[in-house]
Amino acid sequence: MRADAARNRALLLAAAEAAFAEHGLDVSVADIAQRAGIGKGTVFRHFPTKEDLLAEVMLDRVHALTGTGERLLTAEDPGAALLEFLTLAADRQQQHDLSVLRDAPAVNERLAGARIRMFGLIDALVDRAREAGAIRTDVTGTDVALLMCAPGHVAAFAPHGGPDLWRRYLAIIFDGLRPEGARPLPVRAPSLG
Amino acid sequence: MRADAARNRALLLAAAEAAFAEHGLDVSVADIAQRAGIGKGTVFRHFPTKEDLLAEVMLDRVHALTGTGERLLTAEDPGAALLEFLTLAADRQQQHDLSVLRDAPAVNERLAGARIRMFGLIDALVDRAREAGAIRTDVTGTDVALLMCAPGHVAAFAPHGGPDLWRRYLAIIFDGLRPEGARPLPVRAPSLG
Amino acid sequence: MRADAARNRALLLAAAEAAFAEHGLDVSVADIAQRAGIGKGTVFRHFPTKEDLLAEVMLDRVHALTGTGERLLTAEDPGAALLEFLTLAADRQQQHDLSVLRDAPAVNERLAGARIRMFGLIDALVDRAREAGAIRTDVTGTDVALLMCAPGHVAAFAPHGGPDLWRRYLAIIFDGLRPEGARPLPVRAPSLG
Amino acid sequence: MRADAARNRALLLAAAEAAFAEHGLDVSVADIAQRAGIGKGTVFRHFPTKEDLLAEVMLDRVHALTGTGERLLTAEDPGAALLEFLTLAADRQQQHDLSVLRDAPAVNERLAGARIRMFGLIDALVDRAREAGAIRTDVTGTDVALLMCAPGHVAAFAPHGGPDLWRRYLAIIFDGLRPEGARPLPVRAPSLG
DNA sequence: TATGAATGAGCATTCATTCAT
DNA sequence: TATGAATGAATGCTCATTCAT
Repeated sequence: MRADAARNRALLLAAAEAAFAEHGLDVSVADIAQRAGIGKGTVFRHFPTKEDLLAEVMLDRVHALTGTGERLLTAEDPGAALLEFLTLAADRQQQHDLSVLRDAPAVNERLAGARIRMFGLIDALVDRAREAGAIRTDVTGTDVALLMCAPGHVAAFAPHGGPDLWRRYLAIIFDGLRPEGARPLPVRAPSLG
Repeated sequence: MRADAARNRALLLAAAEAAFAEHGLDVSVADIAQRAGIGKGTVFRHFPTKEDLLAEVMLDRVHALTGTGERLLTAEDPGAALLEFLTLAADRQQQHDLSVLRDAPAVNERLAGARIRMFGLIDALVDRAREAGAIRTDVTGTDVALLMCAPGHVAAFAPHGGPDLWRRYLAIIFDGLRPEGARPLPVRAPSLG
Repeated sequence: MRADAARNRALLLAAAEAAFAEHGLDVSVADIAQRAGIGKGTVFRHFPTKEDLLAEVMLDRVHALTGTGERLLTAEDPGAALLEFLTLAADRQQQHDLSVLRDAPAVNERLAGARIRMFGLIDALVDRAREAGAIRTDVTGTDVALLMCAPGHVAAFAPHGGPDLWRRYLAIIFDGLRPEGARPLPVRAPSLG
Repeated sequence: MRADAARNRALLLAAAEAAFAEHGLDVSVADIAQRAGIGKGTVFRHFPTKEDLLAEVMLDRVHALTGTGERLLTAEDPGAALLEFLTLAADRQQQHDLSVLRDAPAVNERLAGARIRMFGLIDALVDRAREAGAIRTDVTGTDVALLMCAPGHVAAFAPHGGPDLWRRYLAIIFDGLRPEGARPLPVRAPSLG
């Protein structure tokens, strides 16, 4: 890839990430292009559809998170490792949520694969934490995968919240996973098929 | 208001609530009008903009929730009362989230007022629960108001989740509020000004 | 239909007919709308896609032609009747050709039906003419249906041709159908499946 | 011109001819370039606009046809020679029509020149045939030049027609030129100015 | 010189909103 | 008053053409 094309691609992805984060999926491609300082047509040269651009943005997030998270599999304290992973996740996700992942399989094979890999990682982290007695026994990896975005989402509701507010809600939610005094959860855990 | 106008208004609000719930904010006014069995122009006669229509739908939800919730202020068990309120909230909210409320002041004075009233109620319920030792001491009403939508939002992520899945995540989050073994929360609680 | 809507629809169809005739299928909907003196959105209110608009234009042509042509089925002189039909066809078609009809079935059920009816008419006219000895025996209705547009198309080639030039080429082509001195045609006649 | 440039030019023209024939004038330059196995920029190095590329393709066709046709000027049977020329023309033109020639003067001086030369040839062939009594007296070279594309065009209408169907319509049209029993043509013959 | 990256005008289509009936 | 016709700005996307590498 030519140097200038690579530069434009990077500018584009950065602009897209910021734009999706600020305005959600409804930002126009034209806006993203302008933010990136490139022409509209250039966006489509790099990504054939807007959806593909979004998928790439998500893919980058998911890859980075999974890569970092996999190192936590060998951490000494499984409970702390899980919390660390959720902290990383919420930090990255602070800007915009992962809800696109729900429809990942329909969007893009690579994104679907990245999702599977990340969910596998989460399952492993949760299993280790459960076996170590750090979290309640009736919580599954899928539960945690679903809860993962909640801190950022909750914090986004607060109009005057600082950029670290999500830490507060992650603490509450993670406390909800602790085993002491936990009563059995209602409703069966979902699968992520 | 003439009888038929009132009837149309009711049809319209019901249709809008259902439509927003099913398809999010992107439903077209034309779809809503068709669902309601009225003309598109009639929608704009009742509400000058689509946003105003949405505000009214939210207003109804908030009013109903607040009305029911206020009866819980005199319940015997303040902890159970708070849980009951959150259950009511998540149940109603199961269909579509309250994120519009974040921008309520900019949208509509009445909606802003309803929000203030609901947040006052939540503050009171939380205060009672805290004083009764049912929840951790460092949680505020604002925290709970922000967390209120999380169960529905988290459950909406699960592609194969049943309609009651939110109960599972409400249980986890509510357990995160219990006082036993809770460590102090990081980051200051936000204000909702 | 409201009076103003009907007026706009008529303006639109007239503008579309003229525009398609002058510039082929590549005229933009915006151009057609401007020609008609209506807004772009109005075009799509009347016809959901550009293709549907084109189909309607064609449908009008085909209906008018078939309606007029069916009266010729009872004319005294079958050869003259066929020539008269081809004259009508070329006259109408002078402006733009019927090639859309080739793909009619894929476009629109009504258009497909109109095509079938017109081809039935042509078959009947040709059969009568053949039985009367007015045209060569090895020419089919399908041949004539295909040849029908040729005079207009040929005349359109001449940059300085007058508006009646097609008559000259219709005369030549019709003379090619006469039985006297005709040698058997090569290649089997096609079907119009 | 360097050898590789000449090779690219040849590849490009062959690809363009095939592409225009298959998909009409709407093929994109990118498609043509890919077919030719060269870069898009190279196309524009050889031909400043897409129209110029098309003109060159046409020029080749016209040159080849004229070159072959000029040998027919000395054939023994002038009527058979004209038919042979029209057969050659339709065969070449089977793939895509010569309608671009109508606007040749505006497009390209060389193309305009080629057209003049070809029309001169046609005039000569027609004159010989007329003098030999092989065709009706009131048909001009211009008439034949205009009719030349009709067989291919008519055959292209038939969705299920074989690749030789044009022969059938050439036979009919050529029969329309025969002198026996011909009635005088209406409308003056056009000039091709 | 050849390449393909970049560009932006142009296209069909949607939709909130206005307005004539 | 209720309707739905009309409107045009905005959107995702294509493509001939230009230009940096």
